Amino acid sequence: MASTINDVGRLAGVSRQTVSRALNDPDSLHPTTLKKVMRAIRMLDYHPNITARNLANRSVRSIGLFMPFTVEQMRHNLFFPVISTSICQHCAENDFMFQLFTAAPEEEGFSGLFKKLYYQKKVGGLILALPSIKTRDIVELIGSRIPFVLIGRPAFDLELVHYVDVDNVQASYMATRHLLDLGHRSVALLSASPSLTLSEDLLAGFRKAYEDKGIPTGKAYVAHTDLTFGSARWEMEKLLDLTDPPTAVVSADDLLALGAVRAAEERGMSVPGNLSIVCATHNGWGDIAHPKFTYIATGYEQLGHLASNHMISSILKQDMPALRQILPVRLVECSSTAKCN
Amino acid sequence: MASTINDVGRLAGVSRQTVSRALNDPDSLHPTTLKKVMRAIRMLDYHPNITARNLANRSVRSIGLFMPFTVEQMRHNLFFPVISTSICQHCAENDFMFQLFTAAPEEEGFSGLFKKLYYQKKVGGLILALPSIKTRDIVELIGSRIPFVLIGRPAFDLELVHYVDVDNVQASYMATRHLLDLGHRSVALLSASPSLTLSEDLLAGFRKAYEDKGIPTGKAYVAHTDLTFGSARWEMEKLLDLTDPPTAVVSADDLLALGAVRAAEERGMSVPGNLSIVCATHNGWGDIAHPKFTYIATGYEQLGHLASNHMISSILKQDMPALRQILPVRLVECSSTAKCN
DNA sequence: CGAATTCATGTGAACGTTCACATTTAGAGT
DNA sequence: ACTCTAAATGTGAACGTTCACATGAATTCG
Repeated sequence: MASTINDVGRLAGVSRQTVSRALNDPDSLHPTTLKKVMRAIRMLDYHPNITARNLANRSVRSIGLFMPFTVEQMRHNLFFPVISTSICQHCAENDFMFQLFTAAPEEEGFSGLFKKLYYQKKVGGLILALPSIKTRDIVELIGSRIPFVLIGRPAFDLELVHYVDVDNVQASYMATRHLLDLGHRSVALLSASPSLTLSEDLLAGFRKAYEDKGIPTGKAYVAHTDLTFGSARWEMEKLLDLTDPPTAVVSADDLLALGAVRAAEERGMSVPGNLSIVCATHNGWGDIAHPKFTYIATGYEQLGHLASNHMISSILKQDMPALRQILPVRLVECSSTAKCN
Repeated sequence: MASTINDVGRLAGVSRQTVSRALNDPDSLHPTTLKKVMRAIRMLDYHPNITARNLANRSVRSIGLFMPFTVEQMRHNLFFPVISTSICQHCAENDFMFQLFTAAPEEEGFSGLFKKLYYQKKVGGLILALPSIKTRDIVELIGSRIPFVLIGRPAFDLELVHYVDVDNVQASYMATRHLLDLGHRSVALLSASPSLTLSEDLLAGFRKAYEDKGIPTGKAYVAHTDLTFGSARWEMEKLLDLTDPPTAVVSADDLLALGAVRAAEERGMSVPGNLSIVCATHNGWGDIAHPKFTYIATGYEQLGHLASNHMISSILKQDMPALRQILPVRLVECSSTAKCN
């Protein structure tokens, strides 16, 4: 059906290897021959069979992104489109395929699944965007010599783990600090599930800000959400119903911030009049907020870019320097924060 | 390095074909042999090389989703996570790979790119979620016998085109009708770019609702946006500044509706007090709206599911009935609509 | 009990490339 | 013109599977 390298060779009156060279190393061919071959390629509308090429090369020009979420969980996930699109574009530029996996983990953890994908040559390497990952999985992945990059700092600091992340500790610190500097003394942290590294980081920055200012943490609240609008709203409601409610909120992301605003508005409060809010991270949700959220700018697009760049490089060459990068963040002041009155 | 089917055979004391059978047709083997082979597979931690298998089978167990958007355009796209996750899960269930493509079209249209992906055996078929597609591209795709499914009805009705879409005409009709039934006589349609099929559909439903009610369309406004919050807000502002502004809005999706609400609120208007809003389609954005939007429920998840199901089936078997499906929609009444006063 | 039949396994070739090496052709240099 | 080297092209084998067929063992039946 489809034409092969042999058909092209026959038509051009050369051997199959010459056709192969025309594709992979044109300079090694006599210009006249090259022209003949190219003409034959066009005439037959020949396209090299990547499967055969991969087999002969023992190479897999493909990277996978693994994000274990259900459709329901993805429904409000604006992190995903940014990350996957940025990886996808980077792959396209390097003639790599980009595969997506959203499967839930098997009961024995992720590594079985990853090993399978890699050993079956379905992917040459993996980018893992996991809410959390077990040490055992990591150790096993490293042991299997599977190339992988984590998006999100792992909870432990193994020498050989490659990862990129935004500086969540610093983000939380800057957010909290900003509020404390405005005179707030009772700040609430709207965090994620306590088991996540993200939550640990946010908490660390939160505490450090209080510490650096020498303010007692007696009225520093920490609430945990499942990163949905509904849970943020609910947690915020509980906080506002306290006898001594917080006057400001640091929220893990801007979807949570929207939940917090809703809770405040329902109680007749206004932002930033009665409640100040800073988003410790920022994705698309905040763009529709009113008033505009003061937030910590975290270049999520960068994450995908760095991860795929590292992944592709380390698939092509063996020797890549370790990727263990925490991206800097910066405060962007908008109008959801005000001095504490 | 990695073990092959031959290694397994040698260890188990059988031929390579027997190992192959153990994997692909276990019943054809003597139970004792099967057990021996399985043990060897486990001992060697053998994983079949999918690349080699695909080559031998002349099969490509992989489908691609093509969505030509930039990172910036994806930033607020909640349609994408739902679609891609639902396709992805369906692929996983059928042991298919799922590849993502976000590249912009070449100047001569999409079909060159698609042909390349298909003839190179990178994908066995494509799901295309394009804002719009040229007839020439479609014709060329069909001519090339590339299996593909469109998500979104194409502007023309070629017999051989496979597609799924939600019933945008009906959605728009129901939304408009609902508002007219509530007594509104001046409804605005916040649509997309006029060149899109989506916009045509919305307009058709919008007009038909007026027609069916026998209401003159003198005060029926149509505004075009680029499907962003900002443009919806801006268009809505212009509408509200008219001497005879609309009392209700049908918005193409709920992100636009949020933009409309913002414009209204800025003018001291309230929803649904002074302005009623219905979303003709619904994705995640509306979930944070206050008041909750009355909307037309469109099962976007279904779209991905139907498309991938059809794609996978038609890659595996030749003879698939045509997929030309328009999914029904239904009105969900919430609190963004009120009687016209 | 021998031939016919079924069941179980093995063998060569093929899928479409590229690699390593062999061979041919062309381009000098004296 | 004649070797010597460099450039250009061709050939067999390999990548790891599966397919089509061949072979051999076990079962059935008259």
